[in-house]
Amino acid sequence: MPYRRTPRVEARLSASRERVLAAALAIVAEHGYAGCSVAGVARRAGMATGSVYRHFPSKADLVAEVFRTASQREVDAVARAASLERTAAEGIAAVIETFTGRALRAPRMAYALLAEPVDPAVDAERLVFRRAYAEAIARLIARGVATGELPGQDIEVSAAALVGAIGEALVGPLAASASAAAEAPSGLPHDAIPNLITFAQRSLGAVT
Amino acid sequence: MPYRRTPRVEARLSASRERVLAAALAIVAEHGYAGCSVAGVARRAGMATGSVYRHFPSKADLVAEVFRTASQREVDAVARAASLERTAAEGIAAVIETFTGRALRAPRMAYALLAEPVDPAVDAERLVFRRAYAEAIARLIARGVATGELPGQDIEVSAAALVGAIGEALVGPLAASASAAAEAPSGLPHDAIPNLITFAQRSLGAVT
DNA sequence: ACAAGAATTGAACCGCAGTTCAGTTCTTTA
DNA sequence: TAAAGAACTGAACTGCGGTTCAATTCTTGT
Repeated sequence: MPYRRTPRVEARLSASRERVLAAALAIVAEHGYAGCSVAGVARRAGMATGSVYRHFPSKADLVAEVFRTASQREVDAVARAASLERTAAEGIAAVIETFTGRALRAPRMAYALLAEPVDPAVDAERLVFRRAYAEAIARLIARGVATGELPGQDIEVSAAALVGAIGEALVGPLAASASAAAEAPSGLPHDAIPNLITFAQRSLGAVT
Repeated sequence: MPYRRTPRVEARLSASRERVLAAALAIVAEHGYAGCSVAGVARRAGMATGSVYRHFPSKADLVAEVFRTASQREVDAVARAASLERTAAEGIAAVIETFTGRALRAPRMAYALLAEPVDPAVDAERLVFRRAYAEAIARLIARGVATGELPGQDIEVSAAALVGAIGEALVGPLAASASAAAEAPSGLPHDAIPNLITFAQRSLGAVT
């Protein structure tokens, strides 16, 4: 019985899979889902179109995994920033600064994660993504309520609402700079971020 | 010179246009954009596929107008509800009740307006839609600040953030009930709406 | 009634990107 | 080195729905 899958091959296969994923991620980061075709991903990964299907059963699966990877990265960054702060008020400020800072530095990717049209299979991942944010914020709020810094409230509702509030403040500007080819990212008014922070702190009942 | 466009024909033409629009609106309300094909619209409007193109240069134009019509209706309902209330606190409560009430009564349409994937041409309309909401809420906040009921704040940021907050609280449940064929609309937890109202009022600095 | 021209029809067309697959190349074991 | 079988290739296939257009049916003014 010649040929049994050896560790060497296994390693090369999983390296190939990673290359596909990385290529797709890079393309989405640069051109969004709109610019992400299977042929393009394959070219960038240095392989034939058909080979992509050795690693992913369909484009939807590939894109969903791209989405998961990218969003996990974002959520981790935000959750980490929140956990470094002492009070809930400082925590929420750190969340907003981290979130908006990263989004403005990579507007095409942020638009892809937040709002770009995708097929329904991937849209489901978007809900997971938003939910993960909401959970990170919920932990923050729960801490604040426990220490008495924040008044009692429906933590799930507050967290979801804040996710929406933060996202919404960015979607307009991001959509604008995502359609415009390549431009200075910040179409955001000057004081928008500090004002958003104030809004968020007040919405949680933090006394500043 | 025989045949000059007579009022009679003109009337029939614009009636046809309306039939197309109404058919498309009905289909979107029932099955979302996903279920809205040109052939389907034509069938429902009682005409041939090609005739749709006598009234709209492309599907994107048709869908954009459907979107505009439907969203105008929603914005008007919310703005009207807000204007009937005396205080900003009551106004924002009315906005949330109206918005969520209508959305839960027509979840497929709400999902189509808020979150369903569409082609970029139509996505631009979505920004207009959200902006219109934000303007209605901004007026409400401005009134409250003017009367001293609300503290000074960045009205645009507060309004955009609230639009996001309200939308986000609904997107999860709506996405769930939009994919499930036809089910009882409310996947919303019991107290979510009053709690969202409390959140919104606190976020504006209303003393309740 | 008739000619001129518009509106309507619906089947055929088309473009596109995801997917497939027969042929080729590479890897492994004996 | 040879045979067995996997991995890889990329051109061809496919399905779908928006769009078109030659043929037909209506409408209008003389």
